Amino acid sequence: MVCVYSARTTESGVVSTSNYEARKYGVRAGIPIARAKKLLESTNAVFLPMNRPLYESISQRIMDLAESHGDAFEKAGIDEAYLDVSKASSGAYHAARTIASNLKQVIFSEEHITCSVGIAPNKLLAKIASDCAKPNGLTVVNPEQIQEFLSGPVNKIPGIGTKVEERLKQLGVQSVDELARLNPITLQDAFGRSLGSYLFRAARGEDDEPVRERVLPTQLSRISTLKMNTSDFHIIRPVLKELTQSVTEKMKEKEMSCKSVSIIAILSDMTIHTRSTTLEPATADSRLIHEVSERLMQQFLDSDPQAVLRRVGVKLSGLSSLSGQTNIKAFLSN
DNA sequence: GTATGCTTTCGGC
DNA sequence: TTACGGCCGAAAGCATAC
Repeated sequence: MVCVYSARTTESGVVSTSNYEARKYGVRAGIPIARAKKLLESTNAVFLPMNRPLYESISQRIMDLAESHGDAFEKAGIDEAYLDVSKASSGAYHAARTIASNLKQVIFSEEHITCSVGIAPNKLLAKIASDCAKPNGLTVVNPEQIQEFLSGPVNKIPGIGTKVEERLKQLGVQSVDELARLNPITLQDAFGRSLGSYLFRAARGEDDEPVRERVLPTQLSRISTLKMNTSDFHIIRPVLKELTQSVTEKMKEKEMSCKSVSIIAILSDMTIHTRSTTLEPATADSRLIHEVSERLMQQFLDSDPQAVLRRVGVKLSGLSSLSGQTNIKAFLSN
């Protein structure tokens, strides 16, 4: 198990990921470490602390390998990415399979890591395909196989988690085939316009999201768990200061500025509260960002004297590139 | 009505 | 029976301008 330990007690935290052996015992990402220890008490399971910088560097090397095997490339998480091989394969699925097979081999020989790949006409189906044979799988979905491939429980569709699954069950829908029989109006009434139309299309394997390069982040945040729950600003302040400094440094490394500063307060009952403010113009000024984050936190504590904080965070959003801004200004002044 | 921008919440990994 | 991180992107919900 790889665990994220919090500052609270030696055992406080959650499981970040677990191997397939541990998963047989019900130990999966997100469960409390204490619960995982109970589930695994009869075994000699090993609990390791997370080493994010290490994983980031390995991830980056693997992403570079993937990117070199196709055209448009989109990183979708530390261990997930989309690669458009339409051109590289000339649209032939057997050629795409060969590309994927080669990529898997290169990744294994360079990094000793296996991965699962899904090849399909769009991102939605490729994601489902990569999920359906893990670990170390390679699944190809041809356009003719779509409906057959999609049959099964609704939760194989990304975006259908426990909440949506439960609401669909209320509508008498448990399989993708049943979902595909609902009309778009019913779905939009039940789930809203965006999710409703997504579900309607997803049940048919339809998706036209482009594979798009994400060059720069849209937000940066830092969060940490307090040693003890508190509503005392004098205790929260230095923690917030540290987080704000760290996230601002990261933003400066990226040569970016931010338009919004938010504070995040997770209370003792685990409810999440945020407060934010917009800065005009966008800034990379550490002093200003510190002042704003402190003021937001102070205002939040004043507005809810009952609030007892468990975790504290800060987020910078509305990020833009400093050089980009200069270029836009230069462009506008011409 | 539509576009746009802001704050807050949600959910994936 | 409970237990509980640190990120990220995007949607929801609301306000304003035209």
